[in-house]
Amino acid sequence: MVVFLPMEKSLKSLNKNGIRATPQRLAVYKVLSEGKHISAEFIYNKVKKMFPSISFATVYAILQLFKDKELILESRIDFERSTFEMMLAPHHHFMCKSCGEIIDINIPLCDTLKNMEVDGLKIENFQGYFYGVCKKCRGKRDA
Amino acid sequence: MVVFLPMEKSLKSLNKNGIRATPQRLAVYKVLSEGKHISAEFIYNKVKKMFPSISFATVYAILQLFKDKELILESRIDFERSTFEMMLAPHHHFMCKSCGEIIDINIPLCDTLKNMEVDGLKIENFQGYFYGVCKKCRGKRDA
DNA sequence: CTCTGTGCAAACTCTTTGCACTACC
DNA sequence: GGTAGTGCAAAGAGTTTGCACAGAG
Repeated sequence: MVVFLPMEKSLKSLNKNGIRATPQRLAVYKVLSEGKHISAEFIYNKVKKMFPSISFATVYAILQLFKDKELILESRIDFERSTFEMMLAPHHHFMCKSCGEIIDINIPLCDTLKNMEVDGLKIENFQGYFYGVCKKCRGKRDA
Repeated sequence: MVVFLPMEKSLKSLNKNGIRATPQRLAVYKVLSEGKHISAEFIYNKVKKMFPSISFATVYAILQLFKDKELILESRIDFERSTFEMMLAPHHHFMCKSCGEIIDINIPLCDTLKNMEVDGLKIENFQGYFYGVCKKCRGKRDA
């Protein structure tokens, strides 16, 4: 089945993490691995094209599973909805106040913040949320 | 009216920001100024004791107003709900994965992050969300 | 055959909106 | 009198849950 060939990597990755690879899980994994700051709704719509029967319940169940296995990271820089992305190199997020776009931001300074101990609190995880106006929107405003 | 005397400071603060001081607004302001990481529900319950007729709609309207006037800061370290607090010295938040408590955390390093420019993105605001297990819960776990 | 995963619908939480009533300038 | 603020109920979005069916080991 040609359509499943590109998923071989996904398959291995799921198996490695003790996750039974179902078609839906592979599809969700694929969508996640092809983008960043992915919302549940985006996943749902993408996967629906391959599996019209998929439901939000399943999408959320799979996201929960992936989170538990620490395969993905959930962020909430946009207060309205969560976004998900593969656990990769540590980085942080910038959201444009004007258009809402979320952009990766790399601040080496921030990398020192993980695994720190402050006031007796062991930091296990750190998410930096930066807000401002993106280049595109600044251009529009100036024009 | 004795009950309003302690609010004089609140009153001045609201007026200074061009906000008409209504009893409800003063009450919300007071609740906010007496705590940190306050949820809308907490405010609603507190204010209800003084003004049983207050509604969530009003609480949210007032919070929106205060946000617009940059009197308060909204955070979402707990994905489930927003918390609000007075705009004071810059600081960041730590949430205990175990009990959910939100604690202020002071990381001087973070202060340099505001008003930075990274990749052409002007940072106007920065919120650092730190996750881990608080002292109390670590104690329980070790016991 | 059993257990896990999926899909549907309904429920739930937090937040917002529409509209009428009230109160201040 | 007109505008701004409040309160109620209903709506709305995102997410979760309960339960029955399907499908894999």
